[in-house]
Amino acid sequence: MARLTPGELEVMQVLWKESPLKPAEIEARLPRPIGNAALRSVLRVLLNKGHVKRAKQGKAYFYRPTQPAHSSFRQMAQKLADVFFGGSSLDLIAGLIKSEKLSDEDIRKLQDIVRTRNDPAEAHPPGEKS
Amino acid sequence: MARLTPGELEVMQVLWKESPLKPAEIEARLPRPIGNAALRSVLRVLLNKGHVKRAKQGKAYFYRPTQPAHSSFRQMAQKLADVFFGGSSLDLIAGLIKSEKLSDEDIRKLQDIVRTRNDPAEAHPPGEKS
DNA sequence: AAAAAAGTGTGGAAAAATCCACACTTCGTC
DNA sequence: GACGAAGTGTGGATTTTTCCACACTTTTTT
Repeated sequence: MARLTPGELEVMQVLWKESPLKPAEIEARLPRPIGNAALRSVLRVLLNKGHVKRAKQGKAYFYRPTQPAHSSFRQMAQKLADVFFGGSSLDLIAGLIKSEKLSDEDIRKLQDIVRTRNDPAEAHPPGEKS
Repeated sequence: MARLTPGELEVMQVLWKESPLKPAEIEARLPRPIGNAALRSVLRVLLNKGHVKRAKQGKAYFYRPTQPAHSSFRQMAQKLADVFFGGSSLDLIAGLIKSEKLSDEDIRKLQDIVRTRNDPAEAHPPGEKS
């Protein structure tokens, strides 16, 4: 499944948040102005590339992603790891922790996430805020 | 400074690892075949966009990035956070920790990284393996 | 100094991405 | 059934990306 161009990604971002949607609805949710016809051209390409599918309901087609956001996320994260960290996901995560601005609260949350990484069922202490 | 296309990114990836390099050297380090003239066209664009600069030495131009890898990395990471996590770097990191395959050893390393996040001078216990 | 080797400059072809105009179709409603 | 509103299909125009051919320049070698 071919790579997403910037314009295609904008549309997928909308559909991953909410779908199915018809063209006019997608257009209304895009953060920048684009014509209805231009948007439908992007959708046509996304359809050809297999990134979305559509179903007619009434007189309009409703579009939805064929793959969940998660799947594209992993693919793009892998690309980032490839380019900047020789493909190592661990180094990517480490690089982010070191370079992104994180509050003390964020650090605490991260510690918790890492700690429970291999035991998702781990219960949080009762009475905790988050 | 304009966005990097996929082809441009391939070249930048080489230059971030090692620079300055002349076109033939870059070409030799690219993972896929590309003609010398094609590569130089990409370099021309990168030059116009301001992503690389060059200096003549002997009869060849040597190219180097104008910005360190780190700066592009942060930009691309931010984009990823925008698309999939509403712009939250913390959620991006959390998402990676949850979705990437990490060994127990990796988890230990991560714990260490997070723990020393706000105190990079923190000394590791002597005699430690890593 | 001539030839060969190594590089460069540049115009533009080919394909992909982005955008739009315009004709046609479908649905509701008077 | 005729009309208007909402939607679709589609053929490009335009720009960007990717790639290459070819002529020219610079350096090295004989």
